[in-house]
Amino acid sequence: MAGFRKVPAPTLESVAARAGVSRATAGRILSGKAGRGENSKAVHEAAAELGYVANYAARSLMTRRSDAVAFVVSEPEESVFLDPFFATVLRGVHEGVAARERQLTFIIVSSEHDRHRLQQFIVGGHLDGLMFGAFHGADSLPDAVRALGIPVVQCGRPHEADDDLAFVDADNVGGGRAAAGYLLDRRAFVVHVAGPADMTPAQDRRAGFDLELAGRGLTATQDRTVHAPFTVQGGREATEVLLDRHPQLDGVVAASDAMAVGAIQALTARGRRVPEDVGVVGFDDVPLAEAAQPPLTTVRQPIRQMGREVADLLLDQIDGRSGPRHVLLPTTLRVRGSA
Amino acid sequence: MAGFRKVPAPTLESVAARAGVSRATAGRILSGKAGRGENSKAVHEAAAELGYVANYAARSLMTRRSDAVAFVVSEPEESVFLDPFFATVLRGVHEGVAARERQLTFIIVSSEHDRHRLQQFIVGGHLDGLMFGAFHGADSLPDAVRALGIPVVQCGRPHEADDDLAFVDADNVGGGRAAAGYLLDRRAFVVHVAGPADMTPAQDRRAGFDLELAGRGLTATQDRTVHAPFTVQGGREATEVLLDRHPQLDGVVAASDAMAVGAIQALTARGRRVPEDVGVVGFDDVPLAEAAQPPLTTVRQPIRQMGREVADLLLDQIDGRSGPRHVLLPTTLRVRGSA
DNA sequence: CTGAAAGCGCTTACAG
DNA sequence: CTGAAAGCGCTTACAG
Repeated sequence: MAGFRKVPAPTLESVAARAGVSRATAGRILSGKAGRGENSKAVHEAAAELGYVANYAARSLMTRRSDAVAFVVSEPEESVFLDPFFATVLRGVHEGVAARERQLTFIIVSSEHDRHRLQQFIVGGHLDGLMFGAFHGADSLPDAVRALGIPVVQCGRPHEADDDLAFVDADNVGGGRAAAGYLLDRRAFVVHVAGPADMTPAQDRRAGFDLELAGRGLTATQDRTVHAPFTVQGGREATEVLLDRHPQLDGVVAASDAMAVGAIQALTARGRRVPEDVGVVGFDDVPLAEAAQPPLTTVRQPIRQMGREVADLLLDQIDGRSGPRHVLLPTTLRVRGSA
Repeated sequence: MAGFRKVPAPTLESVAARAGVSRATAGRILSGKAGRGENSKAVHEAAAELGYVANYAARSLMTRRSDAVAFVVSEPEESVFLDPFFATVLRGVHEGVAARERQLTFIIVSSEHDRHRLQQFIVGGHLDGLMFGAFHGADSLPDAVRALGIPVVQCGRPHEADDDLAFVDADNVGGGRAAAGYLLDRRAFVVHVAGPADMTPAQDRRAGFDLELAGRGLTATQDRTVHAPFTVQGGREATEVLLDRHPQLDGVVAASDAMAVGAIQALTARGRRVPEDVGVVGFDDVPLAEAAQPPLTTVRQPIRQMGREVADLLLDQIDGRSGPRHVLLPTTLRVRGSA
């Protein structure tokens, strides 16, 4: 093989020489800091002819900017890429970052070593800001990063209330209420298949469910809720528990679409028809919801837009624009066949 | 809000001062270019106490390295993140890149403007190498990038034979043969639901199918193949065409698992049972294959490992190690319930 | 092994 | 608006 060598890129020096001006002048004109000088045209032409692009390392050394931001996930590597929620968030994030001409880097932190490397990476000046997309438990990483003095936005409400930590989330409480309300208007005994108790979206959806029941005078309903992982299997097993506990149930609010599919499996296995005997409402409105049999009535959260907002919030901070620190996007009930 | 300011990072200068040596010496010791000097310990301690990390922009300016590589997809943005194939490739790529301490950047090129920006980005020195993950049609982008003098690896066989362009692929020809052979051993009339004619994996799988038929003395079998998109719908529609054309068919080699699911839908709709009346073999072995009803007999390609190999091949080029330029990973038949 | 010095390519006060 | 000059933080021949 021939071996490779980077083609030497043209420098500001060479552009200046070709245009017959100083390096400083060429630099100012190309960065738009010199309005309408005599030399403007000559410099632009020289740059175009040479295919000049500023060397980013040199620029970064002066400006202390990298023009790169990272999306960090601290889930175990396995799940991230195949999770349709993250996949869609990422789409929005990419869109928002690209629209403002920054570079998106992708980082997975799954070990102590990874955490350490990320810190090194930041101290080294690689990143202007970070977005975090983890939901499990309380994570100290966002705070640790903020202590380094760089902007951070969290995707999803953080565990501890912290007015300084910017975040974007869907209105999970409202969504939980809407789902519960829809079923309570139509069914006699409604239960909740909740997500993991240590994840804020699960907590908020459950809070919405509880709120709606309480609003209708239903109290002491804790035994109507069972927590489980956000998966088909989790939904199936939680529903089995609830069926044993409340054989009369005829409405299920599931905390995710996958869980709703599991709930339908469990119900069907016990001879209950959906939606004839039991109404089931999902949450998220991922592709699975439409593909399910029957198609899922579900609470839609605008996942892609959440990604965009995360990117925008971060970039606003980096650029020193003031704006909201917390964004809560509305959720909406989509009625299909399952309830 | 308080506004933010980057915490000034410690410099080599400050480490040197604290250790009582020159900047040059400190730099050499920290980069391992000075073996066992008197000062070694003092410098390491000073660096640890200060939390020193080399400023990457300054380093990059000298070394002409960015220590970052990019995975580039030129599909329209929509499909990439949700495609389980790319999701899994990306997992492997991330793993391989992280293992060698580089940074992975993710780039989507969906317009002329995006292409231009990518070129700028490269000329600006942001990237040490690129991986391409597009399959549709002949794409000039990898060549354009290589012309800039930086290493490139393609994920999947490129359209034009080009010994200089490194690539990683699964043995699609072998997989196509295996699928056809398996069915031909058991069935009387086997057809092929092929992928898009302009995509190399589809071409190679079909070539394997044709080869196997020819090897058994079956000629003039072009009318046993119909091309369609790599989707459930594509598989369904192609199968309908084949059923009209060859009502006697009793074996289907599908070019993807999604297509196999579509084939099963079409067959079932026409009253054929799978696998009793017709055997169906998929390709890829994505999660869908196991979840399908019946579970798919399919040709497995080691997708994640492909990602790893792509990363390794690229990093080997960047590091100047010589090695294979083309890697073909074996495919294996997984027998489940559909054939 | 060590230090003084040059230089990577850019941006930015400082004078004019 | 323009130019000469300093400086960002590092690496790396060059002498010793």
